[in-house]
Amino acid sequence: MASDHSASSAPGVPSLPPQQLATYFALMESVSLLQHQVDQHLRKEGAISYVQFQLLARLADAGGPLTMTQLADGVVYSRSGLTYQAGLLEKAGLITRDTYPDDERATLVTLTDDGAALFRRVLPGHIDAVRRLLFASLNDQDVQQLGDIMTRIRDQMRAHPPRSAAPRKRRTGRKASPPAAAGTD
Amino acid sequence: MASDHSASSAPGVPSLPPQQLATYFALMESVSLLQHQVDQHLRKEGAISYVQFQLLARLADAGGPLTMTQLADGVVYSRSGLTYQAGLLEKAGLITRDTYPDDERATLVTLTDDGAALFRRVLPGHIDAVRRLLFASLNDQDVQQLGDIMTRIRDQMRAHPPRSAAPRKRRTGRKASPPAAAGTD
DNA sequence: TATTGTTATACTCTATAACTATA
DNA sequence: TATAGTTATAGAGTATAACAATA
Repeated sequence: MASDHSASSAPGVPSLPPQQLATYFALMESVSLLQHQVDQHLRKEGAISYVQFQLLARLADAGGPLTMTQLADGVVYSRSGLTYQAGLLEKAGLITRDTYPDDERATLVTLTDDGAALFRRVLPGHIDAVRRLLFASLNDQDVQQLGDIMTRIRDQMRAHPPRSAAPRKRRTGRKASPPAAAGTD
Repeated sequence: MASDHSASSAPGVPSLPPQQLATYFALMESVSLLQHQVDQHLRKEGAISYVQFQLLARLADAGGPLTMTQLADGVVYSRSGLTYQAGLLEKAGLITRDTYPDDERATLVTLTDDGAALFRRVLPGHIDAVRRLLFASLNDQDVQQLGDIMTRIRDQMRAHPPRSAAPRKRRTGRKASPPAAAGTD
């Protein structure tokens, strides 16, 4: 991307300072590569996509059933998309779906033993890939700084839905708590 | 994702230190959101996808024609995928494809005036979104640090093709030079 | 023989809109 | 009426393998 290096070569044509531009590119390319490789690994090792892995991970992390809406948050951008993925996971025997007694509109998604087993099986390789690709060249301070910065960016984005955000999703009320904070509690 | 917070809760189950895990999540979620919103903007404003925008941007930045292979680098992960996207762009009149005289196996892709115009048209909004979403909460030092870190990560990944990397792409010989370095030269 | 690119094909994924059912 | 979720459907994107042509 680019041709927008000159701080203001043309009138009215906004640009980014070179430093920001380079940062933007490095960020997008890195994550694109990481996503792609991690996805490849998961498909090969577990016959699941990255999205599906994220859903299993959410369930594993929650330590219990979640409603569809809770499950969707941040992973999928449309309701039907989640229904589709959940359908695949259910067909594969990795989750079950049942009506939530307390609110019969809701669907309670539960990780099956097979689902949990699959998650445990692919996790080491996943972790390993992330460690090799993402963290291999960083020291503790780098990780700290990167985490701090990306957390700020994420919060900025969550708080900054574009002019016309998605219809209506995300209702469960995320506390914007760092995912790593929770235990298997 | 998770249930892998405990540094070593189970034997043989690798994990990541909480700090790394949180950083990983923040990074992936942020970029996912950014990609999604930027893609939305481009489709609305210019009826092109983010991938297509990246291809136009590469051509605009190059300041002249590129071969398919040069164009692909880093943006697309399969040859046929690029042919597909190039077909769309050509059909839309944004690029042309011709045989490269010096090597008749190659296809030379040229940005048309319409393509250049479209790129210029959507660029401001794109830049604006990146500025708002990505950089709004960062000061110069943050940008510097983030750029430094992500550049290292990108280089790490480029140098670290997974066990079984893609067949054979990427031949043009990237010098791993920061994208922002080049001008419209 | 290796490389560049295209085609055919099959599949995955996403999103919109219409719909059902419960609150 | 608003919310939770599903379904139908249609389109966009991706990847593999087979292919043609040039180096």
